[in-house]
Amino acid sequence: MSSNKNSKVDPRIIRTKRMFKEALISLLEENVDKSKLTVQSIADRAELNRATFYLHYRDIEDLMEQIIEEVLAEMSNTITPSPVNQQSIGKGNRASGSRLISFLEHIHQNAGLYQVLLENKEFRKRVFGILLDIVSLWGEDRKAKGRSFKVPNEIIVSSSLGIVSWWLAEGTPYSSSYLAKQIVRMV
Amino acid sequence: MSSNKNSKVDPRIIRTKRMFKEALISLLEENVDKSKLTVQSIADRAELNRATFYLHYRDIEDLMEQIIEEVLAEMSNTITPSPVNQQSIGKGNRASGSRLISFLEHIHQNAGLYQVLLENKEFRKRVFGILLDIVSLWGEDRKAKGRSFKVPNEIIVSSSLGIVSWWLAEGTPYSSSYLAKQIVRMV
DNA sequence: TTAACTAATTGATACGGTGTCAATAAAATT
DNA sequence: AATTTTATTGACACCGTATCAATTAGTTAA
Repeated sequence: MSSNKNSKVDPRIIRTKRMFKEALISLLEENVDKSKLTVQSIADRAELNRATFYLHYRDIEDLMEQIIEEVLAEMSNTITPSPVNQQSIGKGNRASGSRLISFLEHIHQNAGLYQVLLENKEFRKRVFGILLDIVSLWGEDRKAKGRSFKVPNEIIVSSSLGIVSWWLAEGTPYSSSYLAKQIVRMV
Repeated sequence: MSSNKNSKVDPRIIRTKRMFKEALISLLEENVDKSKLTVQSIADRAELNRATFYLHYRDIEDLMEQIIEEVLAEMSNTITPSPVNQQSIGKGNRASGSRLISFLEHIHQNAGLYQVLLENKEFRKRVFGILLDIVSLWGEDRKAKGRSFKVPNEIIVSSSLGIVSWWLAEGTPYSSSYLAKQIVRMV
C-alpha cells in the first residue's frame, strides 16, 4: 500500500531519508538540548554527510514535519485499521468506544517518541483533530442510545490530551486501559 | 513589599532588565518564529545594545527563566492574596473552590502571555504544581464533607491544564467562570 | 557640585552553525 | 558497460553568539 513495486525511487534515497529520520528521533528521545540539536549532530548520528542533509531537507524543521506526517499516518492506521485486515470482532460496530483504547495503546508503545512530539504545537493540533473525530463518533453513538456527553467535545479532547501528556511525562505510570477508564469516567 | 526603600539597586539596572523582559514578552506575543528570536532582535525591541544583554543574562533561556519566576510569583499572589489585603468575605473558608476561578481569571487577563509561556515545559511543570496544591486543598474540603473526587488529583490537574491550553489557543471562547463550571462538572 | 563609582555603548574579535556550490566518488538503472 | 543519479568532500560567505577593552553616560556620596 505505501510503496508498490513500480515505484522508481532510488534505494539510496530511501535509506538516506530513513537514517536521517531515525537519527533525529533518537536524538530527540535522548532529550538533547535544543542548542546542540544541529544539522551536523543529526548527520553524525545518521553516519551521513552534512551536505547530504540539504539534498533532502530544507532545514531541521522540514525533517521534523516529514517525521510528523509519517507518525500521524501510522497513528491513523492503528486506530482505524485499513479495510483489508480489519479484524471484525463480531460485536457489530466496535468503532467508537474502543478506539480510545487503540489510541492509548499505540501511544504507550511509542511513549518516548510521543512525549517528544507532543511538545510540537503543530503535532498537538493534528492529534487534537484525530481525537476529536474519535470523540465525535463516540458521542453520536451515545446520542443514539439516549445518553449524551455533559461537556463539549473540545473540552473532552483537550482534557484527554492534557492527561496523556502528563501520563507520558511521568513515564506511563498507569496501564493504557486503566487510563482509558479514568478518561471515560470523567466524561 | 517587592522592593523597599533600602534597596541599593541602581535604577539603570532595574530599567534595563524591565525593558529586556518587556521586549522578549512582546516578541513572544507576536508569535515571532524561533529562528528570528535572537539576542539582537530582543535588544532592538528593548532599544538597548546587544552587549548590554550579556551584562544581565547568560542567554535568552536565562532571561526566559527570570520572566517565568516573576509570572509565577504574580500568579501565586493572585490566587492566594497576601494576608494583608485579604478580603475575608465572611463565609468562613473561601479558599479551596473559588481559587480555581481566581486562577482562570488571572490567566484570562494575561491570555497572550500565558498562551506562549505554557509552551514552555518548565513553566507547565510549575503551574502543574500550583494547580495540584489548589486541587489537593479542594479535595480535602470535599472529603471533610463526605464527598470525594472520583479520579486521582494528578488526572484532574493535567486535564484542567489541557483544557486551559486549548482555551487559550482558541482565543478564550468561553468566560472563565463558565470554563470553571465545566471543569468542576468533570471532576 | 564635584569626584568616584557603576552601567551602557561601541567597535572588534574568535567561534560555530547555516546554507550553497563545484568537483569528484560511489551506486543504481538501462 | 555506459549512463544517470546520489553521496561525499572541501570550500565559501553569511549570520548569530559570546566576550573584550576603551569610551561615554548616568548615579551616588562626599
